Amino acid sequence: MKEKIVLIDGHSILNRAFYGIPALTNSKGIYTNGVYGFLNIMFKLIDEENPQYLAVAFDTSKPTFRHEMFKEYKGTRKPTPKELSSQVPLIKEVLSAMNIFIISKAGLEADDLIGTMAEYSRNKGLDVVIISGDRDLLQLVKDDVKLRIPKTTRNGTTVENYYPDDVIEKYQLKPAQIIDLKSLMGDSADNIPGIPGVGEKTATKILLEYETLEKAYENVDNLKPPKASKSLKENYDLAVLSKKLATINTKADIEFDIENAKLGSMFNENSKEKFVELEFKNLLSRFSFEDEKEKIERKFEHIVTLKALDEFLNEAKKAKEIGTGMAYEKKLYGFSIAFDERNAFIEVNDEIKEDELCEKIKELIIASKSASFMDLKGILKVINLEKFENKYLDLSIGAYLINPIGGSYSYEDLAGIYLNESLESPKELLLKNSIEKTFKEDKKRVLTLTCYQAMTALLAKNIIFEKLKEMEMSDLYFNMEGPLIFVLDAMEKEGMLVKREALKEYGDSLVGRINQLEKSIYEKAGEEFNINSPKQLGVILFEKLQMPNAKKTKTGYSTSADILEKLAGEYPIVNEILEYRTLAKLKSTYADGLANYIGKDERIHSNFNQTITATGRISSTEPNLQNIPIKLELGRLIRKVFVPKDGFIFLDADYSQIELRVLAHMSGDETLIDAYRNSKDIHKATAASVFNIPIEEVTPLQRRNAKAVNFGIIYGMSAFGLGQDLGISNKEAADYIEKYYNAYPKIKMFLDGLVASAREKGYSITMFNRRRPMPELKASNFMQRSFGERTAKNSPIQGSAADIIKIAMIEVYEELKKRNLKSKLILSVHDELLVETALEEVEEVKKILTEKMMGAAKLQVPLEIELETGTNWYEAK
DNA sequence: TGCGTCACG
DNA sequence: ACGTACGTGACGCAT
Repeated sequence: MKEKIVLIDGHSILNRAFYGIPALTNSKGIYTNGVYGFLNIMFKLIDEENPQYLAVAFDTSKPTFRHEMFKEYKGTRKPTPKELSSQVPLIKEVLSAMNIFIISKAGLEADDLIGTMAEYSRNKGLDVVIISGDRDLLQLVKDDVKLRIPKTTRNGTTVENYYPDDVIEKYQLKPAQIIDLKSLMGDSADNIPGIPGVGEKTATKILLEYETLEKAYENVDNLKPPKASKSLKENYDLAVLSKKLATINTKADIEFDIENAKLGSMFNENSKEKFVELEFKNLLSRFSFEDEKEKIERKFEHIVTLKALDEFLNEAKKAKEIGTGMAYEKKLYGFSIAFDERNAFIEVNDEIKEDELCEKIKELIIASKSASFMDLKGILKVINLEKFENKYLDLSIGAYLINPIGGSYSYEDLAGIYLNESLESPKELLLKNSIEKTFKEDKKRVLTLTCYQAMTALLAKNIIFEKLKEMEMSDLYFNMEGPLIFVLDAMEKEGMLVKREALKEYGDSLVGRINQLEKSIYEKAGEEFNINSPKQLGVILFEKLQMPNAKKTKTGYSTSADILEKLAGEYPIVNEILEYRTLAKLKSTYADGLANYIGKDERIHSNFNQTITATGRISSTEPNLQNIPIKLELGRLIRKVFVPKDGFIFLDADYSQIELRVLAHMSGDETLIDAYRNSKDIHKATAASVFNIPIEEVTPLQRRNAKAVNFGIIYGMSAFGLGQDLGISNKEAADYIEKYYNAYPKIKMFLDGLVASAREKGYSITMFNRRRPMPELKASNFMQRSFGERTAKNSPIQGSAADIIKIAMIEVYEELKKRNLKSKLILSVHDELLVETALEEVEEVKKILTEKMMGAAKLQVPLEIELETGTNWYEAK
């Protein structure tokens, strides 16, 4: 069996990877997509080729011989974005850590290095495989030298393979003739000028007849077509130079000892560290965890009897700390508990009944000195812990605080990031089946899943909470997010009473009008089509009906409301479409959508997610109760079906302009602070300052514009965005903004300071130290960077407001509980709290809401709320 | 599964 | 010159 060497064209593969994979950064904002893609390609090919030797060649940053000679052609290359160039040293570091041989030499291009190494290796009797995206290298192909060109697409990597026959098949030419081909046709990417007027077709034809460039010149008068003949004659010097440039040097002066390229221990502590640092979770599985993992898994215990359970729990209670996992899906299948060296799955069965098990686990948790969870709120669904304790460590939330834009915080992600362990995900373990099915068919898989949770919870806890401490977010966890888990759990359990029949009637009431509109739209369009399909609708409006000002999206015409509204005056059909859209939305998302979530208790139990948003807000899903219509009357009517139970009433408390107040506080702007302290109409006051007129003279239009500006400030406004919103020109909008900043110079300073600070630190920060990493600020792409600047301004404001309402929620919840009131907090909508209030407790709860919400934070301006009561949610808002 | 659209703060 | 307000989730369509 012949030995084999793989030679990789470093820059070329990094380039392909970079452009083939969407932008990707680690949590520190370091760009990693090129490196990631490079490694994927490399691993794939190593797996396929199984070489004994491997070398990666890089161009030097200094200009090389060939480039130097043809500076003037360099203009045809796009400058390398710094997102890519920053990854060159990175990939070198990673390769070094993997003990992979890297070669580069001043004055030589990677081509020349590869050519020389290839020649050297085949002379030594090795098979050679070259990996590059550059077709220049085709000239090196021989029976024992294969060129492989990887292509990264969204469906993975495919590779084109070239032996001499393949080259002939594709180019009709032998590999060595590729040099002549390039000499004739040139290659702008490689700065080879070629012969003017000669392209691939002509060049191929010439070479098929005369074999080489030299022979072509011997017969230059006979060349066809005459145009090519003429051009060759006129450009002899260029041809010679081109050939020189196109020829890869296979005898370059390098010291290459093949033993240096011998593949060694790619997967070692050093490289593991690099992979962890770059957060290449998937690639970590390349490290030979298999043995280690099996060892761990063999130690997973499976408890099925009460006797074994009691023995185990007795030991667990002596432990310093425990980690927990749970298999729950509509019902409980079991818990896993990890401590010291033990990790057991306790199965719910005929002997170990659910209630009894929960009771015992609860005792254990209460008795423990430290208990960590992947998802404490989930555990609370089966185990009723009294209240938050500092020893309850929720790792998902901890990891979310460390990096709120990390996406997912499940055990396999955290084990990958914090433990360098590659664990199979639930999807993989359950083979995409339900827990119920897997539990029946292959119980071991459920055991493994749950024990992995417990293991990760136990082992990652110190790392995550040490890190939180370092980042000064311990208080945020222990005083805010931790206690909030119990508040959200309670809200989810309480749910919200919905009048099922009334909701159905509401939905039915829409149907008649929807059908009527549908019919009329078809009539006016002259055909039936799917109004819900933006694609079909676009064609009807902008092609068939020839409406003006068509704006395109990626997939077709834009038919969004703001576009249609501009056409509504002239085309009656557009108004009908807009109304149809409104009604269709109400029907599908709200009337029908919500009905699916009404439980047997006639209540809707939404999920409140604590680890989703980049800014610290809570999100609501299945269903989303934070986007129930209110702006339009017809939609708002839905709120009448949300009602308090018998003997109760809704109390709804709304922070008044909390974000602008936060801005006033954080910026310290006296004018704004003063306006709030004196309870001024803030938009009027803004208008007065901006237009430099007395407050009494502010017109409604001026107020409206000032209000939009105030919103804009919070969003990191651009002139364009404001203009769009107000329907005024870019210039007018820019003028408003300038006037605003002149009136409130401190706010401008403050916002600019936020951007500067975020750029320097790499993250933004709220009043309560909540972070948001901001890798976009370092992007070279204008769009991305501008987005970064806007979020740098918005996140501290939106995030601080979110912090404040979270505090208010905790305080309100705890006060209601402390006083043993029947009234319950059931919903929070960003700046609003809804309490289902017992009739006899109304005054008391009003007081609590007022006091706790206003007192949630001490700002330089008062925090004011608007409090309403109602026998349904419509009335209470 | 991604996109367009639209509901909310 | 870039193409634009910040943060979410659900639905229907088209691939």
